[in-house]
Amino acid sequence: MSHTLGIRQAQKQKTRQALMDAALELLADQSLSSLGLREVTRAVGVAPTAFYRHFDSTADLGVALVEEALGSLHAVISRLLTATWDSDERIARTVELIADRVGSHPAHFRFIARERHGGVRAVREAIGAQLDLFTEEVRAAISQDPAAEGWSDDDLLMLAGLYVEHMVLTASALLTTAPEDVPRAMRLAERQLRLVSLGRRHWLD
Amino acid sequence: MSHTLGIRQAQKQKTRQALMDAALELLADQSLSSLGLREVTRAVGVAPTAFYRHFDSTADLGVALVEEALGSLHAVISRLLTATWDSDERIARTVELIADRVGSHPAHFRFIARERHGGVRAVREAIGAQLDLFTEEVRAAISQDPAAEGWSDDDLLMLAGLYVEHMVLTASALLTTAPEDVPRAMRLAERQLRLVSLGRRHWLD
DNA sequence: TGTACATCAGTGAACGCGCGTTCACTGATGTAC
DNA sequence: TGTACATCAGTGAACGCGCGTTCACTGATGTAC
Repeated sequence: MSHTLGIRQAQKQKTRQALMDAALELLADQSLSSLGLREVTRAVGVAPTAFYRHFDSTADLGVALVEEALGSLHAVISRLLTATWDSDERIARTVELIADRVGSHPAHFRFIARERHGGVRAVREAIGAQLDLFTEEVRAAISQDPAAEGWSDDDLLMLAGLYVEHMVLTASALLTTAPEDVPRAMRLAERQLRLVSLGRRHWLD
Repeated sequence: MSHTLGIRQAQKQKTRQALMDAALELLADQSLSSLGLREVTRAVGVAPTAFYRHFDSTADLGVALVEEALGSLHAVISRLLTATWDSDERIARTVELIADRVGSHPAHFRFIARERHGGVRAVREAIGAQLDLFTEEVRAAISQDPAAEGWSDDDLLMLAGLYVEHMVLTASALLTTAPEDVPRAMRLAERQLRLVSLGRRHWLD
């Protein structure tokens, strides 16, 4: 069983999480570089000064949000990558997974899409580092595939980058898609992945 | 010869352009949603109130920047699309073109990458509309290609979307690439495009 | 179990500052005759 | 060409407001004995 925190630690965690949740909601219609510390504390219902017990700045809070948004995805994606499906099934499952996560955590994905090229360097770099990790994980996975025989490491990384970029792209497209158009957007993403798979199959021709 | 503006109009244009240039520079390390009107006028050396003679708000200025950044690209891209090169040459020229434009107008591309999913709705929508235009232009061009025989309109749009997304992606990747690594990044982009072209060639197999 | 002291998450007042917006203005440029 | 009036890009003072940060504080929780 897990270690139980003291009352004080538990309450602190709760406030910290409330600050992150409130910030994520406020970031629905603004960027991190314009998010105010007082806005966040007001939304939570604590004094402005309480903010400093948890974060140095809103940029610092942003870095924590990156971890929250992307940290848990590694396990999910690794499960996807090690399953033994044929190409079409893997594509369908991948797009489904993305649609599910975007549907259940839209604010997290909007945050990542918005801040990936946003105005706060520390956050941009944290997101870039996470995406690089995903790319490396995908590269390692596809290098195990028999279809990867004869591929250079560089080409594998190129393909992995294409896949990761396409995942990010699909997630952000789904965010701005009306619910009734989601199936259409998913099928579009699947066709794009199928085209890439075709290219992959003929790369060494 | 072109119509000559009066002295008053010419001076007004000059101030307007100075405001846009200053804003673009200030946006190097922040997002539009945190850009202040007074910051911009201070950088130009005019009174804060002068801003209102040109723009309703910084969001309004942002929309003008979108047009400045992307408007002139239509002609350039259309020239690229109508030239009759083989696949590899077209890919090389496309990547070269992107690298050239990013090199000569880095601030414009950074602005587009940053605000494409940024916190200001009007600007996001203006960028989205421009990218949709590019996608339609690419679709029209590739539908003329003999290789497009048998393709549905929907599949052509899918492929065009993939190309446009890849251009945006390449531009933003080049922005964060150290000068000495630019050739490597260009070659990476070329290989990705070549893989997509391979998939395209075998789409109807 | 009870007591005495230490810790520390959250408080609330205070600060100086830059913000966006209003308003009446000035003076160079434009226009009508 | 000269004159009298209209236009309007840019000015500068003023406003109320919310910001980030500091500081000494309070009182519940944690710890040592």
